[in-house]
Amino acid sequence: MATIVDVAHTAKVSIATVSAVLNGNKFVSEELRGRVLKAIEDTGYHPHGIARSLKNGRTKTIGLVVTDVTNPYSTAVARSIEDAAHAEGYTVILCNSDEDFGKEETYLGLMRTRRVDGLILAPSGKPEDYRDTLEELRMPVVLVDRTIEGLDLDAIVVNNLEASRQGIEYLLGLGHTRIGAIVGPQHLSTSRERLAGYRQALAAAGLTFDEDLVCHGNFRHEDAYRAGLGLLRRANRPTAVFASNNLMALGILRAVQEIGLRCPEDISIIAFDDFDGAALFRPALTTIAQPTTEIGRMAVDRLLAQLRRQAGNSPRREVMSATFNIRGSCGRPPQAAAAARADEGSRR
Amino acid sequence: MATIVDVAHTAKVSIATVSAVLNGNKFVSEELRGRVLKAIEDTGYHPHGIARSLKNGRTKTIGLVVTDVTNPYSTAVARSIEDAAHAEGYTVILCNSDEDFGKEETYLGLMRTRRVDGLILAPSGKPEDYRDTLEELRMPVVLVDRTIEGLDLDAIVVNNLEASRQGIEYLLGLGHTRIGAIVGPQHLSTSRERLAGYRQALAAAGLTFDEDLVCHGNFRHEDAYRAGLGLLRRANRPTAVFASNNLMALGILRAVQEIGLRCPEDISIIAFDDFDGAALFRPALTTIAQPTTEIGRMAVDRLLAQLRRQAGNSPRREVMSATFNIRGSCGRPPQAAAAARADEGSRR
DNA sequence: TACCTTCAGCGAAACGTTTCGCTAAACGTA
DNA sequence: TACGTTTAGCGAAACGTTTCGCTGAAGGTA
Repeated sequence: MATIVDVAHTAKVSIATVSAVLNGNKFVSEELRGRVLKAIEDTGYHPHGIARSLKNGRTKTIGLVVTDVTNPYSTAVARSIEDAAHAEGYTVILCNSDEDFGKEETYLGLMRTRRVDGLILAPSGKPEDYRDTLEELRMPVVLVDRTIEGLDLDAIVVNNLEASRQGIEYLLGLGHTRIGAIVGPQHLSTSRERLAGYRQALAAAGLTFDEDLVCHGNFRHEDAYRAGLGLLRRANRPTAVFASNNLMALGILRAVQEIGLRCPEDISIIAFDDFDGAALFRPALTTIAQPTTEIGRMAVDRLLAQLRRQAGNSPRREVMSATFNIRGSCGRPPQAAAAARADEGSRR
Repeated sequence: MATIVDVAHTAKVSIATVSAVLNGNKFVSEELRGRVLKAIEDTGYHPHGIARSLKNGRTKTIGLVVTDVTNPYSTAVARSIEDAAHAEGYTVILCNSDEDFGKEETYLGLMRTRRVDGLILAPSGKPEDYRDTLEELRMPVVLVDRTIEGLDLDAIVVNNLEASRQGIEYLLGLGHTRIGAIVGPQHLSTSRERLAGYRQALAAAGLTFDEDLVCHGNFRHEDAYRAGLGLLRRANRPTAVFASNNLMALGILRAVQEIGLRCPEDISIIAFDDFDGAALFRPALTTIAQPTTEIGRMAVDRLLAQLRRQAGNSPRREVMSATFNIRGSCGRPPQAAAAARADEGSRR
């Protein structure tokens, strides 16, 4: 491989001059610039990013640790991050923690070794896991999707509590009083907030919170499927279910179909996180959609702000708004629907 | 940041000795090893991967260029590649070409600058685009999903022709004779092969190929949706549609729902590429599934083989087998179904 | 003419590693 | 004792850049 030395040699100039031409940060006469450009062409020289990084002390790389690239929410955010980063000249290294803090830690170590300039992280551990882990990395960090209690870091999240409260209120408005919830691990801010929204909505409606209606899972398809089976096979099953993320929604849906319930006639379903096929289910799934593109863009923005050590740079929590997509998967609860029909019949 | 020099200094040994301890490739006495380990602890030293890469001439990084991380097929493969690569000590840099060759080229250049050790690529350009592009990179390359005609490179693909032929044969067996196809850009091997499978199946059944039944799209949701609308609003519309990938399947499905056709009663649908929700559609989508995990693993295997310059290393095309998932989205064509019902009625 | 200023271009150090080849101590053998 | 052999540990070069500070020519001014 041709190096800058070869270029300098064939152009009969110094290495410093070639560097000046390459970086365009110093005045070089037209004549020499021409010779250098030609020499670059002739030698087939391509800059050595590694050597450059070593000298400059920055890699123009950002590390992205998500919990699962297979989850459409994660990919959508990752996609947006990659685009935004690339537009600013940064490359992205992508890793999956699989909701496993051990794995996450390994990857964080890797990021340090690779000397990424900054990190965008969807943390999967408990707050105490991060006591000094992140401090010790000594690099700009932006959290995404989830915050870590007690750590003052930039974080891009969504208004989980309000959004899920709104969803539950919608179900309550339809007449549901027994609403099941499939929620994620409670050490994650996201899971806690979504459950809190559920509780607030119930409380506001004067309903008592029934622990039995809440199933705890791991944000995965399989867990929610099993939880759903358990929940829906009960004698006194709920008339609606709130799924705390997209994968869990799929699990619940599978349980519904397997048991042979009709949606929304027998059971209403509402899910946090939208995804590409959600509108195409029969009935189309009612969802709470996160603004994934904006989340990704904002995460990169905040990270770059840290990298540039800009003013007004104290860590802050950026709360984006989720959108509520009412589609077809929620209806009135069976008794209420029957009553309404009877009512309508009597009026005729 | 502490460097190896600081470690050497506090351990009162030479830099070379610290390096020897770190890499474990030379004998170091227990005493010195102990002192070095302690010094590493005390100084909080973490190896500098960039400096290491510069010296070693390899980055332990592989570049992955896919067409769209948002496509579940791509993510599944990417996921598998990342896992396999990580298990071998490699890190993955992920980029999206968006089916845009210009963008792809930019990313390939970036990969060269970053000095990735090897490349896994889902090419989006025409064969002639790659005449010397890939040669010039002078690094191990493995193609994935698509091959490039005329270039002798490792490639991991699926038996597209046979798989789609099998799908079409299935539809023919159900009695369909007017089968629509939504296919991708014909400069891609994948698209061509899938269309060829369609044609072969028709030919074998003695049906003439009708160009009007084939819509050309861009492997994207939107294109297929519009194409689907056009196809299904015709007076003499097909009784079945073959979608050439998962995103196109979603597009077609949307068109079907919008027009208000029932599936499978009015229209049968079969799609290349499986995805997480496919079984949960109502009716569940019949699909041709690619072994994404194996594809990813194999891609990394072949790349590592090239990196190790192993024997038996001539480039080869690895053809994996797709699986046919018969679910509920295909039925008999409307007339045939009516005839069958009549037939059954007369026999009673 | 003599001196000062400007500035294009260059030489060399530095970034943090790995590794080659050397030194000198320790040991075995005659 | 004298010599050769082994080997733990070290010094220094090298990887390919960027950049600081220097040189010397050119131009301006008195």
